[in-house]
Order: sequence, then structure tokens, then C-alpha cells
Amino acid sequence: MPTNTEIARVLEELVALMTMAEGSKQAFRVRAYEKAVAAVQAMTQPAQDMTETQLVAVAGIGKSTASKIREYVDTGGIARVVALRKQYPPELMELTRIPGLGPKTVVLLRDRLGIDSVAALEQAIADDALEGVPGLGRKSQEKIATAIQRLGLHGKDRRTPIAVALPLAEELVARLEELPEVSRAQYCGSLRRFRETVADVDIVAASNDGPAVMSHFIEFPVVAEVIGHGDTKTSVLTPQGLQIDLRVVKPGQFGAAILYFTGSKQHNIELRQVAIDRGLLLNEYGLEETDTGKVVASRTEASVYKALGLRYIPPEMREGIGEVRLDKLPDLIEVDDIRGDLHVHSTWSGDGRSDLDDMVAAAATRGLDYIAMTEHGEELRINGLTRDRIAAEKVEIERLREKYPGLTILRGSELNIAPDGGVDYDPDFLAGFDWCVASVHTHFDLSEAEQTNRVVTAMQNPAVSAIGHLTGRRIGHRPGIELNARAVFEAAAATGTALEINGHLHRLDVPSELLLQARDTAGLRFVISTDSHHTSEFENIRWGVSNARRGWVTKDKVVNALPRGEFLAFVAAKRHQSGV
DNA sequence: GCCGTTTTCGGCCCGACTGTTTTCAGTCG
Repeated sequence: MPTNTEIARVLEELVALMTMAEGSKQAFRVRAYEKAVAAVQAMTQPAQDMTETQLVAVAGIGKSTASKIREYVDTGGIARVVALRKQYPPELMELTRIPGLGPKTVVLLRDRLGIDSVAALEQAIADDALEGVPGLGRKSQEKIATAIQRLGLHGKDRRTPIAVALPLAEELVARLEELPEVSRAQYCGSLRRFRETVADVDIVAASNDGPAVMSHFIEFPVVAEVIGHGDTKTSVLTPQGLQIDLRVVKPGQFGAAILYFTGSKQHNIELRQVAIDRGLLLNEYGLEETDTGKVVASRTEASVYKALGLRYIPPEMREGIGEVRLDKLPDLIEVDDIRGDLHVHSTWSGDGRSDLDDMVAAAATRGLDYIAMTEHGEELRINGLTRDRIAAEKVEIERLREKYPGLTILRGSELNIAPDGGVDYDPDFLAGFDWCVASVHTHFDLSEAEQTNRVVTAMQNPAVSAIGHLTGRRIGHRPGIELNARAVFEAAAATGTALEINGHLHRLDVPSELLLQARDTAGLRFVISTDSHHTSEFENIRWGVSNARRGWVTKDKVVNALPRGEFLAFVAAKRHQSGV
């Protein structure tokens, strides 16, 4: 039976195919299906269990889409998709990946020249055949030829992991803010919304001299190629093929501009709808009265939301999945709410890079109330600690407890979850730890049922306080393990086991789309951890919190936002239960 | 295709840039 993610995927294919059929991404039918994709992604209930009537009740899903979803669930396919695939085969669809080639041009090329694949297009260019086609000239042919050359290097569908894009964006913003002409700069787009991969980096700069900013920008060392260059908008490529778009607006328009460029597209469309209902016009320069053109708000994002009669919606929530129409926004977790860090390594673990004293000192400096030292369990052969080594570390931890009386140092372990759900050490030895996080580090290729059973079994172990980096994914490198997410959430709630939200930019695990699905699981608790191996990595808490916010995680669900006493009570409750 | 205290038809977000046009279509975000 298909999950919501799979249903959303087939609807996304329908969006692409309909774009060809309609000849435009802006076609109302295309946008309607796009809305339906967002609606399915935002649902917390499995669509496969819903009747057509129930599906139609979901905002953004009408009769036609509902029946297609049922058709997909019941038969494993959608006749309309199959028919459209025949009309627009995958090889032809490949052509739309070439920047500059949209549906109209692709269809035109097929009708005029019989071009139905990238290879055929390359041949046509070699034969100099494109210039005869209406609307295409010498420049178009050259642009397309270059675009094909670097297809794969930066095709429209290539996405860059946030771990690569975020540091680059922060550096570019700092560089822009050093320019005398620039008063402020901010990266926007999906990066600001904290998506785990991005297609490009959008930056907005406030300045009264756009052309000057642009000429500085195209000289930045990171710029390998200039794609487009205007007075207010410039697009460049990095040597790695990542596209950077820079927009310059007047300082007084900065708020409206970053709101617009942060998106998401769907969020913007909904905001503009709200504006229209109020007789207002919203664009990247401001919110103005439609009749008079008088600007109502533009300097800050907050002022625009306020003028629209809305509460400020944090960037991480702006996905157009219902946040605009919420009566009350959730009280999202913030970095300042975090009181402790419960997944920390030192050089006692083979892969630790700062020693125990430095790690504890860094935690104390950050003002944390409690931390858990969670060195790797013995089953992780390269990095894990034997019982003797754990006893030796215990002596050191007791020394540090005296040195830092204001910091509660829990003695723990990051246990390895075996394929059968078992963990390192024996029950008596495990009982000596204060806090254990159990994680999957091996056997990533078991079936969904086996993986689910494995994780649920580990949760039933009274020594396991939390499950570390749930899916084990490495963003851009390794997919996560197959899991029945709903079963895992329910078992975590039932056993009082927290789910870790790992703040490493390479992990961000639990993924935010699963966090969204977990919203209505009663009693489920999270712990936001840095998984630090070096003192500098305590900063990862920012990313863990951002990922949690993307999943609409509220403060009351985060155990390491609890004051020390309440947190210790949560730990004790799990350990005293007999293993449900 | 979806939607509706302006409801069953007629709307549907808005603008920059490019290349090809003599005023605009296509693409993109």
C-alpha cells in the first residue's frame, strides 16, 4: 500500500506531465495538482485509508484528484498518468531539465524537428538546425548547447545538501555586508526555510546602488560563471555548479523582498490571496493598496504579516501546508529553550576529536544545565568502549562533576541497535548508566518490517532513553532505513522513549517530513541533540532546532527543554517501567 | 482542477530577464 510520500510522488509526475500538456507551469490545472501534492504531503493521516469523500474534504483536493488517489491506491497506477507518459515519454521529459527549455519550446522542437531526446537535440545543434525554428536564434542555440554540456553538473533537478550550501551562503552574506553600498543582506529561499537540500541559493541585499553591488558580486571568488546580469538581479554559478541568485532592493523594501524570496512559492501565493481579499497588492517591493498604490508595509517581514492580519510565520513553517490559515500558530521550540545536550562524544570514543575535559568545559561555558556523555557502545568495534574503559571514564566524570557543580553530567552511552533490536552490554551493566541513546549504525538494508521491529524492540529496553538519528541517513549520500514511521512514533510514545532530532547538517534526523507526520501522536517526546565530537559542534544545536521547527515541534514536546528536575523525572519514568 | 456570506461560473500571484520581437512570448523563481 502506498504511503503519502509515494502518492505525492506520482502526483508530482502528473504535475510535470500536465505542464507539458498545458504548455505552462502557470496553467490552472497544473497549479491545482501542485496544490494537491502539497496537501498530500501535509496530511497526517494515511491517504490510502481514506475514502474519496474524505479526500475531497481536504483543502486543495477536489473530486478529480481524490478519484486519482483512490485509483492509485486500488490499482497501483493512474490511467491518466499512463496515457500522458505515452504522449510525453521520459526521454522527451529529460529535455525540460535543460535550463532555458520549457514545455513550449520542447514541444515546438518535437513538432518542427522531431527532437525527442537530449541526444537528438545535440545532433540538431551539431547540424545547426535550431535557427530555423520560430522564436529561436543563434543565441538560443548557443545557450542550449552550453546548457547540455553542463547538464548533470547543475541540471534544474540537481540539489545541493544543506551542509554545503549553508556555509557558502553565510560567507556570501558576510561578504556582501562588507560592501559599502550594502546596508543588509540575507540568504532566503529554501535554505532559509531550512530544507535539507537546495536547488540554488537566493540572496537579497539592501542597497541604493544596485549596479555597483552587482559589479562587485560578479567578481567574488566563488563566481565561476555569470548566467544573467541585470541592475537588480544577477545569477551566477559556483565551480561546483551551484546557482546563486542575488537580488538588490532599496533598504526600505528589504522586509517585503526577503519575505518574497524566502517563499515557498505556495506560501507566497496564499499570502497574496490574503492581500487581494483585503484590497491590497503584495510583491517583492511591498504591500500596497491596490487603488491608490500607497505602500502599507515593506520595511520588515513582521510589518507585512501584521498588515495582512496574520501573526508572524517563521521561515521554517512557510511551506504552504496550511500555516497561513491557522487560527493559532504552534509555539515552536527555540534555541534559547534548550537546557541540556544529551548526545555528546569525547576522545574516549575512537571518533571523538576533543577530550572529555574540553567537551565538559565547553558545555559549561554555553550555560547548559545538563549534558550526557554518550561514548560509543562496545559493539561498534572501531570506536566503542569496553567495560574497563567505561569504568575508567567514570572516574574522570566524577572528577568533573566536582569541578562543575552547576552542570549535571550524566554518564551514558550511544548503544548500537543490532538487527534483532538488541543493544550492547548486559542489563545489569546497562543499569549503571544514567542516559542511553540507541542508534542504528549497521545493516541499513533490512526490510521495512525488520527495521521497524528492530527499532521498536530497542525502545522496549528500559535502559534506552532515546533513539538516535532515527533513519541513519546521510543527506546527499545515503538514504535512510525503511521504517513504518507511524508504528515507530506510537511505540516511542507508549514506551516513554524520546526520539532524537540530530542537529548534524549531514543528518538532520528525524527528517522534518516525518516530524510533520508525528504531529498528532499523543505523548511522543523528542530530544534535540548535537551529536558533538568536537567542542565546536555544540553549535549544531541551532540546526537541530531549525529542523525541529520545520517539523512544527513545540517546546512542550522537547525533553531537553525541561528544567533539570523535570528532565530527570522523565528519565526515571522510562527506566522504572518494565519494558512494555 | 479547485473553490465559494460577491457560490455552480468565472476567477485563479507577481515580476525580472532574455532573446526575439517591433510590442511580446517563454522561462524562471
